[in-house]
Amino acid sequence: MTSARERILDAYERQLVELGERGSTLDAIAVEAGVSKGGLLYHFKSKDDLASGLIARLTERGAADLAGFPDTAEKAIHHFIVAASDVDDPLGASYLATQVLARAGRADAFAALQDLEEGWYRAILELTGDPVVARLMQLVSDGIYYNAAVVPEGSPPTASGFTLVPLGEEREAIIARLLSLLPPAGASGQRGQ
Amino acid sequence: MTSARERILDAYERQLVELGERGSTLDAIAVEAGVSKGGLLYHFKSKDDLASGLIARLTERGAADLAGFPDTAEKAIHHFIVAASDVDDPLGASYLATQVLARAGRADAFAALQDLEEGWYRAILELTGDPVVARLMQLVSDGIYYNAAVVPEGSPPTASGFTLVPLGEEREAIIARLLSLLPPAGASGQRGQ
DNA sequence: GTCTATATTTGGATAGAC
DNA sequence: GTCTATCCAAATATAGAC
Repeated sequence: MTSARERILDAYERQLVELGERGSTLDAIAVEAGVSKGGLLYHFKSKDDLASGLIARLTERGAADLAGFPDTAEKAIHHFIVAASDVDDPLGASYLATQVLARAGRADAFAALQDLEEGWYRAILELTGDPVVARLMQLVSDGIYYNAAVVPEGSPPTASGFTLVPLGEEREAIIARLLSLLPPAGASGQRGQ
Repeated sequence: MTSARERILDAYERQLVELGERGSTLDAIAVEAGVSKGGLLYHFKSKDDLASGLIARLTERGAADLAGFPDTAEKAIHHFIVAASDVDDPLGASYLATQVLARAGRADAFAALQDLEEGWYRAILELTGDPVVARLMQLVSDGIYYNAAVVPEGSPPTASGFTLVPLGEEREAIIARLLSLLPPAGASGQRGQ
């Protein structure tokens, strides 16, 4: 069994995304983590402290992701877009949960997100040499994250088949189109602008 | 002075975006709207009812936007991206506030957003004839909205000059690049894929 | 390190005067 | 149509036993 501390953070993370900041009560978190409220408050003195722990973990995970970032534009874009649409990996989970905290008004959550975004932006910029492409990449990935964050678990498409989160083949088509924006050295496309 | 009902909705909208769902208390809303808590609860029987009113207003404003949607791909994309980055217009404000409600777990808020997204997606698809471009457009605009929603008021760029929301010239460059993805009939670009 | 109380605070909602 | 006063529930936090 993983440490109680980690289990508490995991439970909080999950509840932030699924229930929002409002729904993530100390009681519910404690139950899901398999400890009592008192036990929880031994590891984190207050709810504020709990949030700080979550944000710190995002920062660690983000640094690890950036440290292992791909070294070509093609691979980077692929990694970037795929990672954005994979809510299951730990970094994605931390990212989404921190988004919720940021929107609830926590300044340090916002700062952590901004730092991460900047790191990714700079990494893509360095690889592509094109600030507009880098910004587009950032916005598309934010768009995917946003959709993932808003869509409730297992949400069905609308009656007419529309779905918010792009999956499978559509995702690959999007990546291909983004790659087509790259300068000549790129694998598959012409250029625009 | 506008009607108390509208003032209450405006105040609630603003507080949702700036303080989050948690921070938007009936007390604070009443104060900002210039009524008492009792007065507020005369217009909306419960907080739930207040949220419903907000969502209904988004749906009205969204329908109006779609009704006046541009009739060419170029104009549509421009309108779409510019509108997404203008948080001051009433539709944008309603959209952002409803996002907060959706993330707090309100199913009807999510449904209203999804309907709107679908309407926009279909409008762009019809004008461009390209589902990948339409999806990219949707994601970029979501990305912009997301950034606008997370960024606190008057937030400064990082020390190194990075800023989350693309403004001014950068926004125009992004629009131009997106337009370059359009098929031959488009104004300025070649195509990819 | 984890538990069971219990205290404190806050926010949503009601009742009834004006 | 708006206000004040009050009630009630929920959530955070504390105290202290085990």
